[in-house]
Amino acid sequence: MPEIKTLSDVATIAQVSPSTVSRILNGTAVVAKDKRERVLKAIEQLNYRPNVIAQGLARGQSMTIGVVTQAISSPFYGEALAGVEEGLEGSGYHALFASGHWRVDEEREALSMLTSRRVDAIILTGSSIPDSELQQLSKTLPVVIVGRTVIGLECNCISVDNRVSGSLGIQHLISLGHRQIAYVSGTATVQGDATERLEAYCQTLRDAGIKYDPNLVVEGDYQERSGLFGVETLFARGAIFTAIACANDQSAYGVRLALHRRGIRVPDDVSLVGFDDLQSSAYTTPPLTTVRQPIVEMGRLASKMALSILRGTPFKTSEVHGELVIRESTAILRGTRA
Amino acid sequence: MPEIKTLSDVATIAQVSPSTVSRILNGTAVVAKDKRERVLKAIEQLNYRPNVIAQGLARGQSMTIGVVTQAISSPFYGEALAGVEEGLEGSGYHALFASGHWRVDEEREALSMLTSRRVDAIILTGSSIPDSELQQLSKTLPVVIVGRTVIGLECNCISVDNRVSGSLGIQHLISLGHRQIAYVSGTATVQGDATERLEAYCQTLRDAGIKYDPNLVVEGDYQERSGLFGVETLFARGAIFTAIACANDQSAYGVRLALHRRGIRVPDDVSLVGFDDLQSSAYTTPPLTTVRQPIVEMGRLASKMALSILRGTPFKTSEVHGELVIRESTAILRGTRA
DNA sequence: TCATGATCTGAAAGCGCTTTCATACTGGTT
DNA sequence: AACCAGTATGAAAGCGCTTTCAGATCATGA
Repeated sequence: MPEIKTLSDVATIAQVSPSTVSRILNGTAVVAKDKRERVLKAIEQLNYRPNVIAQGLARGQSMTIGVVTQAISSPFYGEALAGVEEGLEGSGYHALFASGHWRVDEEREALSMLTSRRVDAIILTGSSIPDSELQQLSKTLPVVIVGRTVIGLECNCISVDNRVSGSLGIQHLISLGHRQIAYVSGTATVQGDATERLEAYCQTLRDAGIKYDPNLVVEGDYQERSGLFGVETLFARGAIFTAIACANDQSAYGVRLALHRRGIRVPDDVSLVGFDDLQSSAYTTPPLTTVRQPIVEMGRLASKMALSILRGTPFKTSEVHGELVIRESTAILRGTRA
Repeated sequence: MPEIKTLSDVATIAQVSPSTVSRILNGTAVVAKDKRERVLKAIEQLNYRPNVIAQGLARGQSMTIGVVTQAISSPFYGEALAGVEEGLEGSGYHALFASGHWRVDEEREALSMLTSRRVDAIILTGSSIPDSELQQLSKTLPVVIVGRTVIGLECNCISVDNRVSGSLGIQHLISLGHRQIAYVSGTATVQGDATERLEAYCQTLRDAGIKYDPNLVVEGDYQERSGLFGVETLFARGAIFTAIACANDQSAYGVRLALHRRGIRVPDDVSLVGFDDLQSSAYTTPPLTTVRQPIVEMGRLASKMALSILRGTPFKTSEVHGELVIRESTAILRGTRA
C-alpha cells in the first residue's frame, strides 16, 4: 500500500511551513511566487490530495449533506436523488444517503446516523417524521423537505400543490367524457400527499357535478402491486367505470397489467391516468397519460436551497407545478362527444 | 442552535477523564461500575452522540465505503445500490455514492472524491475504468467490482457469467421454435458485458445450427430509446424475425413500445426476451420474459466482501448465476411444434 | 509484611488540517 | 534616519476523538 501523503509531507518537500501549504491549497492568503511553485510541484510529485475528513474536523464542517430517502431503488426517489446530486455538483458538497424504508423508526435512525456524521444540512424526501420533530431538528441545522409542507418550515419545503395537480388528471378524464372514474389512492395517512390527491379527486368530481361514489375508490400504497389488487377489488365489488386514475405512476402500471389480464383494452375500453411521470412512463404500452411532477428538478432545488442556507445567501423558494402530460392511455369515452 | 456536545463535556459532567468516556463508548476497557453509570447518565442527559468525523481522524478510518455507480436513478443501478446499502446495515459502515454517468473522466473524478474523503473501501458498479488503473487503486485500498471481471482482481469481482446467462434467453426462444431472432445489443466496447452477451447470442445460434445474420442485430445502448430505434432500424432494413432478444430489460421496454406502435402483438406475433429482470419487468404488458440477474444480491455480496476484506476475515466469492424467468412475452412460434 | 502482578484511570500525544497570533521583512513617509 | 503600515510566513493551538503510557490502587501469595 503506497503511503498516503499529508500536508506536512508536502511542506517538508517544498521547504515551507504547513500553514503555507494550507494557504495555497485554500487560497486564503497570498504567498510568494517561488514558494507557491515549489509547493505546487511537491503536491504534484507526491500526488497529494487533502484529507477531507481532517479538513472537516478543523473547519467544523463536513462538506456533506445528508439525504434521507425511503428507498434508493424506487424510481421516484431515485430521480429525486439524482436531482439532489446534480444540484450539489461543483459545490464541494456531497450527499450522504440514508433510507427510511417508509418506517418512522428507521427514518429516525437515519437522521441520527447523519447527525453523528455531522452533515452540514439535511434534505428529507418522503419523510413521515412528525412536524414537531422536524421543527426541532431545524434548530440544529438547515433542513429542507421535499414532497411535503411542514408547518413552521414552509419556506424550506418543496412540493407541488397536490390539490391543484391532482385535479389535472381527473379534469382531463372528465373532459374526455368520462363520469365513472375509479381511483386508486396512495398510502392513507392523516395528512400527506396521498390524502391531498384523494381530496383533489373528490373535489374535482364535485365541481363537475359528478356524485362521489365510495365504491369507486380503493386504497393503494403507491406500489405496482396495489394497482393490481385495486382493480381486482373494483371488479369484486361489481364497480362500473370507464376510467381509472391513480395516485402515482407505479400503481398505474399495476392497474394496466390487471386490465391486460382481463382483456380490457387501454384506452379503448378504459382510460388510465397516473401521477408523477416517471421516466419509464413514456415507454409503457400504451405510453401513460399522467401528471408530471418535476421530480429531478425538485431534488435539484432542494440542494440549491440547502446550499443557499449554508452560505447565508438568500433564496426564493420557486414554486414547482404539476403539469398534465397527455399520452396514449386516455381516450374519448366511446359514444360520447367530449 | 443547541450546542453540540463533545466527549469532554460528558467527561466533565460525569467527573471522569475523557479517556474513560471513550473507553466506555467503545468498550475498549473495563471501567468501574459507578463511573460507568455516571457517564451513561451524562450521555443521556446531554443527548451526546460521538462525532464520527473526529473518530475517523483519530482512528484513521472513516467508516464509510465509497460506491461509484453510473446513474443513481437508473433502475438497474438503483437496485444494486439498494443491495449495497442492505449489506452494510448494522456494520457501522455507510455508503457514499458517486455517479460516473458512463463517462470515464467523471468516474475518475468520483474516485478521486472518494479517496479524498478517505473512504475505507470502494465498490464499483458498471465501471469502465481500465483494468490497470483498478489494479493500481486496489493497492491503496480494498476494491470490489460488480458486473465485470478485472484481470488480476478476479477474486474481488462479482458478476454473472454473461456468456452462460446470455444464452439462456436465446435458448428459450429457440426451444419455442424461433429461428429468426433479432438482437438489440448493449453499448459496444472492446470488452464488457455487452460484448459478452452479444457473443452468447451468436454462439447459441451457432450451436443450434442457425446461421448468424448480421442484418438481425442492431446496436443499442441499454436505454429504452435504443430499443425503440432498434426496431425501426430492423424494419428499415427489411429484416424478418419472429422474436427479439435484448441486452437488457430497459431496451426491451423500448422494443415493446415500437412493436405496439406498429400494431405487432407480443407474444402472438413476435416474442420478446430481456435481460436483468428489473423489478418493473413483472408489471409490463405483457410481463416480460427475461434472464434474471440477482442485482440486489450482487450489491449485498459486494458490501459483504468489502467488509470481509476490511476486517481481514476470509470470504468465499460465491458465484452468482443468471436464471431464465419465463413470463408472458414469449410464445411458441405459430405453426411450429416446439 | 512486602513485593508482585493485575486492574483501573488520567495525562498527554497525536490523527491531518485550519487559523490565530506574532514575528520578520518590505517600502514608503516625514 | 527613524517610523509606520502593510505583507508574507512560521509557530502553535485547537477541532473531537483514540490510544499509549505511566501512575495509582488493590488484592494476593510468599
